[in-house]
Amino acid sequence: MSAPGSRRLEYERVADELRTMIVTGELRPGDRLPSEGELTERMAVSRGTLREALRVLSTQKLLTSARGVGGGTFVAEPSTDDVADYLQTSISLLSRSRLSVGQLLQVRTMIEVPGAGLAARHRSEADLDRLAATVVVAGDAADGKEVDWSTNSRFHVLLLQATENPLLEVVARPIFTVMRDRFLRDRAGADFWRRVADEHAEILEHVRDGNPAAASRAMRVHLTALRDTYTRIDVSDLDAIAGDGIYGDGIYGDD
Amino acid sequence: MSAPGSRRLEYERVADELRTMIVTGELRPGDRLPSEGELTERMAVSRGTLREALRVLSTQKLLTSARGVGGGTFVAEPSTDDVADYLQTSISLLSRSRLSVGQLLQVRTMIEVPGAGLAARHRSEADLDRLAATVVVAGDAADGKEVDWSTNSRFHVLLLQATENPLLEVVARPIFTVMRDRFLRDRAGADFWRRVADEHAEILEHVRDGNPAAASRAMRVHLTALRDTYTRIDVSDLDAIAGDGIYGDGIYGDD
DNA sequence: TGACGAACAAAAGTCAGACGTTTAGCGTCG
DNA sequence: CGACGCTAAACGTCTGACTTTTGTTCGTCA
Repeated sequence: MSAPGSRRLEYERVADELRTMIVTGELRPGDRLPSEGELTERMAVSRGTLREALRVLSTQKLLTSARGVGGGTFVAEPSTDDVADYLQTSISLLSRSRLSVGQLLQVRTMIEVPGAGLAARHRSEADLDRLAATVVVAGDAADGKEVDWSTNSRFHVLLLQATENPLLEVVARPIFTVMRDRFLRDRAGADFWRRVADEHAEILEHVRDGNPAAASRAMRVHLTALRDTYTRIDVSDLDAIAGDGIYGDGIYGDD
Repeated sequence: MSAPGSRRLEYERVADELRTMIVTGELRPGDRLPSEGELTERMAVSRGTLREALRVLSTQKLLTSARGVGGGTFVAEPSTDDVADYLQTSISLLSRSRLSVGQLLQVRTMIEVPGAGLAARHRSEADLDRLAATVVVAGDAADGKEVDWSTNSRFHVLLLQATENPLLEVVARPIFTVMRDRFLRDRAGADFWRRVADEHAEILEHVRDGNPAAASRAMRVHLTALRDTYTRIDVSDLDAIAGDGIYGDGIYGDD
């Protein structure tokens, strides 16, 4: 069961010890660790080695450090944004060799189609206002205003936030950021963004009406249309998870 | 627009520089970086600071180090397992305060229900053999053999692997590992595992038959049953994304 | 001639101590 | 009463040395 690198390094041992104390709850968010001077004694390592261990944990957003009198090393709990940022970097690298744009869109579809339905059920007035702002701006595309990915991205993020399930944004946002960076370089013209704006408007309408079935259906149509913009798609697979009728009317009955 | 910590630390600057070179492709996987001695000169920092920067990147699985003559620091590309492991730790911590078990199960449902359908379409003979092994073992539960979470877990992981979309395992595996660790402590008896085994057997049957609709439906039933085992579930929301009829017959037509 | 083994060299890992930088609190002085 | 500056604590950085690991080289011996 020992990994090939069973020869443990000191900074790894220290990092593992501290991490265990954090994930088991022995150390709780906000707790202040002993100073580096004290930790070097307890862990029986030099300060340089100890700092490498602390660096591992702060990279994982499990610790934060502050200088000065009130400073020290504190236990933190990673935010959803932290996790999303890490995922974005990782998925970007994975997409180089192990992930196709079709696979990325597949997961997006799995999340965002039912996600649009959840948004329709949970959206607050504030959610609707923020969503409307991105769609209004997009509607002015013909007037020469700036309508680009950032507006599109904001709409999808806001919609996921309206679901009140933070995990959905954590998973989906990195995916469509990567899709833009890697597969949408200068391939989209004004026509594309105009159509996107129209489809967003329709989704928003159903979300405002509190009609999950229609919202999901409109999101499915939207993502299916996106499919034509991206390359190298396994069409049949996308149909399999987002095909006509899956999210049909009457599913989201009153409750 | 500058973050509160705009006061850049040296090790962060160095880490950012190297990371940029990696994500932009200037440094490619397998490339060997200059030795620490050379890097200290180029980056104009001491060796300790440089090593902290390298530790950040190796924590993110962007670099690996090896001692000895043939050793050095090499550019790596994170594996799906690396990303899944990180996600597991992060989601575990997020689930303490920001995520309910209902929200976790919600995302699992979004991924695994259509995932079962994909598995039914993509599964190889080897996939079927491996899946059958976990179900056979589970079927012997009455004989006193060990049937526990690890068997259950293996079935779900293998099913996701059969979809041939690596992202699905990356996203879903951390979630149900966290669900076990945080919400399933000693709450499941032999009856529970026996029922799980039966439901797995049915899912596998449909996957073997290449019937995506039936496989998805069986997975939906399975996850809905799990719902009764876990606590604090928002029932209406789970119905909304996995309710009766959503993944009904006739959806996954021949293609 | 071939195989074994010891010495070597390169690179990461660890240690020790010192100095620099940031920050809150406190006290003094105008 | 307020502003300035001193001070102590803690993290951040630097220097230089020693330790451990590991592939290579080269010499000895069968």
